[in-house]
Amino acid sequence: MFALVDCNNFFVSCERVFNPALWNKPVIVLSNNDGCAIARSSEVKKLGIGMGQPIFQIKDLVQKHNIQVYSANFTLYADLSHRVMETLRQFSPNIEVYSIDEAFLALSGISDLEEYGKRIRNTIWQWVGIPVSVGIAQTKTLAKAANEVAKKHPQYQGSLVIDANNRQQILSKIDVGDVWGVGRQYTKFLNRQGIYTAFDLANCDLAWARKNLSVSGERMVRELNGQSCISLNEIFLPQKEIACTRSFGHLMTDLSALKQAVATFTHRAAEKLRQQESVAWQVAVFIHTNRHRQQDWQYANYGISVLPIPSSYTPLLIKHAHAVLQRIYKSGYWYKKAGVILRGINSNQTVQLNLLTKPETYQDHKQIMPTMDGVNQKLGQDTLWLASMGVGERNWKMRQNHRSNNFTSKWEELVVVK
DNA sequence: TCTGGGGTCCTAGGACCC
DNA sequence: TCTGGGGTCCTAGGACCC
Repeated sequence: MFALVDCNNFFVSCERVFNPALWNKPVIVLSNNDGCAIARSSEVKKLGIGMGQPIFQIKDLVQKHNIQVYSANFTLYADLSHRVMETLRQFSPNIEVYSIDEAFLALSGISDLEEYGKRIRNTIWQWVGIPVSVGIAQTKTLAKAANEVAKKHPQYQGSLVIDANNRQQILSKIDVGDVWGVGRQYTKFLNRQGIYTAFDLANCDLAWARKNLSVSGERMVRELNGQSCISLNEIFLPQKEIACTRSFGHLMTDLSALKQAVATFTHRAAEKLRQQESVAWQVAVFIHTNRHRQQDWQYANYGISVLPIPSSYTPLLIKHAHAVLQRIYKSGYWYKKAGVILRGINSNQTVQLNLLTKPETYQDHKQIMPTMDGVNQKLGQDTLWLASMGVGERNWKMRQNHRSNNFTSKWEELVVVK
């Protein structure tokens, strides 16, 4: 048996934990650069504001309904996510943290699953202050489906178990597009074939699903019928790709400013790389202009640089990133966004050395970076940084005009009770 | 004025090997 | 008329997820 626990409007709920005045009020959390709505309270959803909707398009609604708007505060959200996950471990030793706001739990030997789901929900609410929905079923896909229904229909009070008795009835209520693994394109295709609900999909021919929706399609059909094909992934798997990409607060045209941004993104990505004890072979860089500004000349490009030996040494990675940038940069354009992606990631325990590179060089790298990471971890992000990231005003920095306090990570920003 | 960021998996096709 | 058979690795593009 699997349970899927999913936090409701997670980012909004996080803001509410430290600002209870926001309960029952319409609240929106914005994407980086204060661009789009990426989390909406139920009050906001009712107003018809969509996921990812640009905020400038809904200015009037925001004013009219006095919607509270926040910049994304990922430090806070990550911290609360951790609290939720730790609490969930009380309910099963086998847990897969699926995303910042979701986890799968393997359940066995529970006699009353209905009651167990409610208990999970109540405990998270009481201990962390975040409302969650719980779906329980024989497979992950069904647990997802149960969660979906539990969240949408108040009569289930946030928790639902799918079993052989109610499977058909529940699946018939779910749009096929809401099934885990069915996205925009597949929905269009399936609708054309006369398949509209999760139950329709469950009744598809396996070979047909395999042919038209690839192996993931066949798995979906099997899972919807109660045959578990996707197992619980409990162990930590290092990422195969690490990216840091940002839109700029202001359009930029200068190569030197872009170089600072790219150095900064490389630095962030390299920190993550070292954190998972990996090294990377390739540094990819892209830049592009603002596609929404049709009156501007448009340009976009990307390039890759391959390292002689895989590394996690920031200065070396920056050197390669800059070389790529130099190659793809064209003057005279207004750039809106840039990004750095590290690829070809391997464990730092099994580095393939290069015949032509002295091993000592590599040793140096091994010592400097952990020292820097250690200092930054202890004394705050960017206590130590590289000069190539820029020392003066960083005018490319993203906008973040409505951020809440770092209630859980900065002494100066703790909640004031009185 | 203004439109996010970060991932994974699968498949087809090309290059190459013997 | 008629040109083999069996593999691997890599990449790009498309689908999906949150």
